[in-house]
Amino acid sequence: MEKKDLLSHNCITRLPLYLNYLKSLDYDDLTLVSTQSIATGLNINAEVVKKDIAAISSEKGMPRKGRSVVLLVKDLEKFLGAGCQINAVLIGTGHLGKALLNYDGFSEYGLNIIAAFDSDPRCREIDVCGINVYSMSLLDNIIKDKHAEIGIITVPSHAAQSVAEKLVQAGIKAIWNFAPINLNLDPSIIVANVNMASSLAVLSHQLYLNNLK
Amino acid sequence: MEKKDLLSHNCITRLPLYLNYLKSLDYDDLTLVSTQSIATGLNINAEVVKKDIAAISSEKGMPRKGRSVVLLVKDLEKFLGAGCQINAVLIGTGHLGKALLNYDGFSEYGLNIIAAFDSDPRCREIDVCGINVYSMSLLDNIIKDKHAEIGIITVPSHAAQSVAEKLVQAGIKAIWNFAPINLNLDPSIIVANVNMASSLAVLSHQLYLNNLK
DNA sequence: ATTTAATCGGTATTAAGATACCGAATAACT
DNA sequence: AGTTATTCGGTATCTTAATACCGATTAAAT
Repeated sequence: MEKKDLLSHNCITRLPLYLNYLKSLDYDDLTLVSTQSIATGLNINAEVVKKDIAAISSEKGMPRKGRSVVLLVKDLEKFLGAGCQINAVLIGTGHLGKALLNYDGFSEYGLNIIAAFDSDPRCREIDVCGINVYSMSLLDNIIKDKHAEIGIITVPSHAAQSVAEKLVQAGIKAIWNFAPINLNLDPSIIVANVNMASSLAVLSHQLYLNNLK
Repeated sequence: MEKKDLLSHNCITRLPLYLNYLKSLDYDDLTLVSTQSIATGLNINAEVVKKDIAAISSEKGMPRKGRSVVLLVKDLEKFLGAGCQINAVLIGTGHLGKALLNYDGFSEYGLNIIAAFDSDPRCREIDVCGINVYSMSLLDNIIKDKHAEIGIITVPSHAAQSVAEKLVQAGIKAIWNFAPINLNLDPSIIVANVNMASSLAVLSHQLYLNNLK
């Protein structure tokens, strides 16, 4: 039975914002929150928030009161995978790769980077934040041994496709791709792209337009 | 005269992919490329590529031949702001901030990080990649002196709003926000958000759904 | 107890982007 | 020279997400 993406891509994108906002509140077991207040607090359209929260909330909101913050946080965390820990490996220990290894915020979402890899032997000396950097030849073994499910690609774009294929062969189920290319893989593999250049492009294009007028 | 975003957000997001792909080709002044071949090369829907390229291309494509790669690269670079250099400042020299300072790929898009700032005095010892890290008290002066137009926010989310406001007061026109919150600023300020957590959320949610069936 | 105000959940409308289609143009082939 | 194949550019359709609307519900106020 095909359990389709119940939630739209954009909706899932907003969920971390809600979670982050709720956690920033000073709340206890009894604190309630309305979708309206979330919307104003986050500066997002109220209707959107209402829809999103309704989609992921296990409890029904109480008119004139709202929802329990504690329960809502739990629901959000469940959808964002904070419940179960997922093991990940990272390929490419350049600046971006190192930044991600150092970043401690991912554990909040259940992401556990258990090993890093780099083709350059010089990079293997490092032990970033307690995470070992291994040779690419060990990729397959370590992924299978540690049951890693996510591969994080932070290699240059020309190497990304071949790295992705190696990851898939080793049994990786999902890829978080930071290289500015579209990976060509079996549709069953889940791919999420983060393209800094794309984001920057939007910015400078807008700036360019504004400077025109 | 309001020169509206002629190009859709999604379209602008794809432009860097095209540029990156074209540059990866081994081409000279005479090399031609068709939108079809770009589409297959990048694994993107051909119709989408056709529309995007038609929107930004200054020349008309020749049936059965395609377009000059050189000219297409020029057009793309123009839209992505590679032509004019824009000065930027970065606030928050944590791991992510450092990664961005070290990243050399931005100059390709005309982005020039001319200074970094951090509220923590310990961070100011560093001189990352030739970029000085200053005290926040110097923010206003340096932005005005160097005519910085873009502010890059890589501080924790609780500090992001106040930093953004300081940037706006100093005359910053656009903000590249890496903190996982929606900034509440004057609509005239251009804001582009990069939210790693959101991207990760999509991934782990999909993975979660797949593990169900 | 009644009224009031605010919230929820569902439905309807609108806007936008992705996709498909079709005629025109032209280089390559016979 | 005529035919064929391929690509372009414009139009039309379809799908999806954002937005607006409306009735139902219920806590708080009178």
